[in-house]
Amino acid sequence: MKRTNQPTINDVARIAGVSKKTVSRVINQSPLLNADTRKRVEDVIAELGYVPNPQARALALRRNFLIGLIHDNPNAQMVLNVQQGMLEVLRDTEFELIVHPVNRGSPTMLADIGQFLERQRPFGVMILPPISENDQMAALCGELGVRYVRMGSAPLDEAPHMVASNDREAVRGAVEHLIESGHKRIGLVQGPHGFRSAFERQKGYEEAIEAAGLPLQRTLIVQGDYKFESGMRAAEQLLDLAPRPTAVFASNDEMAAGVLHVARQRGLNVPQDLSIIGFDDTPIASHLWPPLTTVRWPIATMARAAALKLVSGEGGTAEEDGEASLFVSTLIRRASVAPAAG
Amino acid sequence: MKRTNQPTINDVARIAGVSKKTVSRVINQSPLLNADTRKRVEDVIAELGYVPNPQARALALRRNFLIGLIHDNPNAQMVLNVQQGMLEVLRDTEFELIVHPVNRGSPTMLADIGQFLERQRPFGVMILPPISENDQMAALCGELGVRYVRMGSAPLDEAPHMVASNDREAVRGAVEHLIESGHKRIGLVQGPHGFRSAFERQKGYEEAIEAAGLPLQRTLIVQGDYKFESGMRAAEQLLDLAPRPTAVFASNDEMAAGVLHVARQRGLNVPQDLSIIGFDDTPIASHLWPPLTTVRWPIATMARAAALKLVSGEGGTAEEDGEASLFVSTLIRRASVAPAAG
DNA sequence: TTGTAGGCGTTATCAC
DNA sequence: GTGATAACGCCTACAA
Repeated sequence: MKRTNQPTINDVARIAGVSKKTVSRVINQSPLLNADTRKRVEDVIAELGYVPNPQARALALRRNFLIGLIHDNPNAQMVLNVQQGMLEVLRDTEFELIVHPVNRGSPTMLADIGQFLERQRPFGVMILPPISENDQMAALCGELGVRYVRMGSAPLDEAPHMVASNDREAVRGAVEHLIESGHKRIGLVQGPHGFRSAFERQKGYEEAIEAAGLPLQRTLIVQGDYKFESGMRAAEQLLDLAPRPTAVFASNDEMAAGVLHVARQRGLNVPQDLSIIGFDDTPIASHLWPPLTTVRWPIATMARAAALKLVSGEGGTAEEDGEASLFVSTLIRRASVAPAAG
Repeated sequence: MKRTNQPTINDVARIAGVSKKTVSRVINQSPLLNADTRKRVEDVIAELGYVPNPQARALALRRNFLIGLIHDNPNAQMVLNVQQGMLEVLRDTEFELIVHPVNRGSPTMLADIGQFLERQRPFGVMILPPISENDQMAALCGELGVRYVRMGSAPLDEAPHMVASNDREAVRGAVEHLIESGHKRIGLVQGPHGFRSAFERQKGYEEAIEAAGLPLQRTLIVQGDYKFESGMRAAEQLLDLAPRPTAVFASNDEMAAGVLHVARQRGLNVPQDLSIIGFDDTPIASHLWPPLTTVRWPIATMARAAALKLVSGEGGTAEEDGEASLFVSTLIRRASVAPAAG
């Protein structure tokens, strides 16, 4: 950044023949201002192309206009949808979005985040799952006085700090859909251990099975880690079973794609021989063959709500603070589910 | 952000019994400093947990430590890979990444970007394709004194402002691979009109066809727009041809997935009846069945190089400015290509 | 090697 | 309504 001769508030004040403070008042829409004066100042501002310096504002106001997005790359589409949702809200404000991925797994993760928060002192941060499930992180934000909103698969914080989807209910609905289609042996490809989303989705599966009076068989539940390959491994295991499950619910689309992949390799027809449901409704779901029945959760909507919570009240578009914090997911029915044979 | 009693440089100075300037020197690693004094100040800093305020620094230095990322959502995976690559470089610096998606199509796009640049005055910006192809944008950065690096499918700016892949060559290689496999009727699903990447990839296709002495048939070239559905439409058109093409090169993976999708619908076997090659090596490519042969370009590497160019010299890790600016893509051979039948 | 004075561009205080 | 004056936290002169 060179020495660009950007005009300052002083230039405006001098040329308009008023004091800095008056210009400041114009910028900040102070109501007690002579209309003439305001007009004059506004003209000068337009003429000079003056733009207030955010750094200086931040310094004087002892606060800045940065919203952080902290995540651990849960999946590209999700991160981007979140960014998009948040930016839709931020666009009309003076806030900017600064992204800060971290490395779950790293033992210094919490310290890293602490450093980030202390350095930048963002006005607020949005935390994506799975690290949003870490209560210490939330506590850290609290201590440092940084607003935060967590995104998760269940309400795990107070409403002002949370946007949650109800994964359990959504999965129950999905599995019920399979049951209604006549399936009795339904496999579950679980998400990784320790993830709240994985836990909730498993609970949803179990609730549906039990509510239908079907036996809950441990062999039908296989551990995955949300990655494609783990879906393949799980499928190997499930399809080796005798009798074979006639349907599989995978806790996310990637793993569902893995299941589909293996079914194909084995010469099975989907959905005739095996019905599959995924979760997330990532683009891959609709691009697979057959298109995947899956659960769509309203990520962008949740992100917008989160951004609104973060900037609401002081500083942002003074929106209702009572933004919804629980969002419902919907089952997207495509071609990967068929009635159970026999 | 509440009134947190974060210690300032003054607190440190007072407690350490030195002047602000001395503390400042410690922070900025000034060499001319008594070791004792330095030690004493450092101790106080550690004790207080003092962290310099970036806003104040930015103000005093008349520059900030923000790197912008401007894009128009070309595709989620790519944007995220870029973010990751850039952040790897930025992590060890005092720079932060601030993302700024824009809306190509919007008539006010250029104005929007101008506003963003004038408000934030980022130290530098990275511009992703396709908007990186817009020369006016680059000019705008130049005028405003904002460093910039463009990412593109061909060198369309001077080295310090460019990280480019050589799409033409990469595609030529891919199509040659098809030709070597015995294919003579090879379809092309083009990218959208006006995109440099689309143009380069088409040229690569044409060069390979011509170099092999094959006829360049206009009916084998179908327009797409980089989206899945357009790949499907293109496939419909290509597969209606008589005789049918035995192979298709699609200018990106999403369209290739669309082609695969339609081939399936028509009961064609891939790759026996139809070979397909895509471009990008997005996750979808390896998750499809059969896994897609495609061209991988080193996005993260390019992003790292770009970030290095942006922060190099003044302010950043004083790296060589002579970072590479042309990167080679490689053909990833998977299962969607087979020798031509007959 | 260290300190003093002044400025970066903005806002808050408190007079007029 | 408006304008001096003093912050905000840091850095660059220039002295000492």
